[in-house]
Amino acid sequence: MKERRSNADRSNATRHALLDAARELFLSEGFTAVGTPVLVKRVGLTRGALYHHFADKQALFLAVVEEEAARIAVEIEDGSAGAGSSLDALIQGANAYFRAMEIPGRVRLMLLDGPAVLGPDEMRRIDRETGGRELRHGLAEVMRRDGDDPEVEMLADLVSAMFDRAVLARDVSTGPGDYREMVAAVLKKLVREGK
Amino acid sequence: MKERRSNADRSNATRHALLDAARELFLSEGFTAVGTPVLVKRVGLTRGALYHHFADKQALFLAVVEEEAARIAVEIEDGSAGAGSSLDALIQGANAYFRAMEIPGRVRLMLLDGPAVLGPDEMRRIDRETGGRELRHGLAEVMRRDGDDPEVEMLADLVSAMFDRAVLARDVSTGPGDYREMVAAVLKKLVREGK
DNA sequence: TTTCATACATACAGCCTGTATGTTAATATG
DNA sequence: CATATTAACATACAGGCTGTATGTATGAAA
Repeated sequence: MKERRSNADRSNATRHALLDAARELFLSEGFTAVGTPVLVKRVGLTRGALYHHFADKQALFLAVVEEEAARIAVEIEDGSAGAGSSLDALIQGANAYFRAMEIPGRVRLMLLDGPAVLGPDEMRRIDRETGGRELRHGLAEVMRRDGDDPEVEMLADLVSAMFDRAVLARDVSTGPGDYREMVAAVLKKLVREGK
Repeated sequence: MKERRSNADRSNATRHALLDAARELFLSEGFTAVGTPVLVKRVGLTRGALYHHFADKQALFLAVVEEEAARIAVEIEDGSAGAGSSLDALIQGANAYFRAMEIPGRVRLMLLDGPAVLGPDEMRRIDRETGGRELRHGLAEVMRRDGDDPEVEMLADLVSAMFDRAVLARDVSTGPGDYREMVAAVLKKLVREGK
């Protein structure tokens, strides 16, 4: 019997199928290592379908990274929700971020391939709209400053860089001990006073 | 008339010619964008020569990155030499690093392509042997701690992450104002007390 | 019902990487 | 000094991948 589906349904279905397969492969093998032939074969489609839905391989990758960033942001939000003080919310959010980045392949996807393939300004844009927002607001609250204060924004950026480096260091585990305590200590020192 | 050179001389000459061309191209176009055919054509050789001297494209890239890291380390050393206090040396070293990263293409080479292509552990190794050493020692001196203290090492790593993010932010200039002052302020806060 | 657009498949052209093989000149050996 | 061997490169080959152009069938629209 033949399936009879609307065009919109078909599009959405294959789009998501492609995205799911792409996510899985990019996570497990990295951007350059996964070729479009194997990608589409996994879904049972052809490269024609892929290039009909996405401009090129990079556009597909961008969609995957954006989706992953959104997931991570949700995990941070969930992890920091219901904290006592605003400083606690910050620390718990940081820990949630560390946990989120334990998902295999996420470090490479978000911190290595992403910046190299999409460029730092695109990654910054994505971060600002997802996980970075949490950090910025949390920091602003602790410091009793406005969230749009450029100084707060810069500080949030620098702090997020430390988070990422800590995550990276643990991922390869070739450095010294536990970065999380050190990050927490640094964080406390930084927000101790308003300026 | 025929040139008559020793094998060792020939090897060294072509090796450096390849490295120079690779450096120039990787700096101006990035790792993936430069193909080996155009690379060798620029030197007047063939791909055979390249693959005789380097295992693969990645090995050539590694050599370029290591060389560049060494250059940057020298520039930092020169920039921080002859500083008054040890804190001044730290600040001047940071400024020297910022200046060093103004060379076009260096940001992409060292902070984007490098980590993505060589991996974070390899980049960490290179950094430890070059620029990172300066920072670690400078930090240890300011804090009156031992340079091999793992806590100092971790802190140096985190601080270097902030430097890199600041450099990246300025490179794309899509963020808020001047990160250098913010980095300096953060640095002063961090080293204020021993622990 | 006919016309048009959408969703996909097929086929093609170009490029790149890594390897295998050939050639010439330098070096080692007897 | 003659010869054997190795090093330095060039040439040629075998995949593999990306992006585009073209073809086809099905849903939507007129």
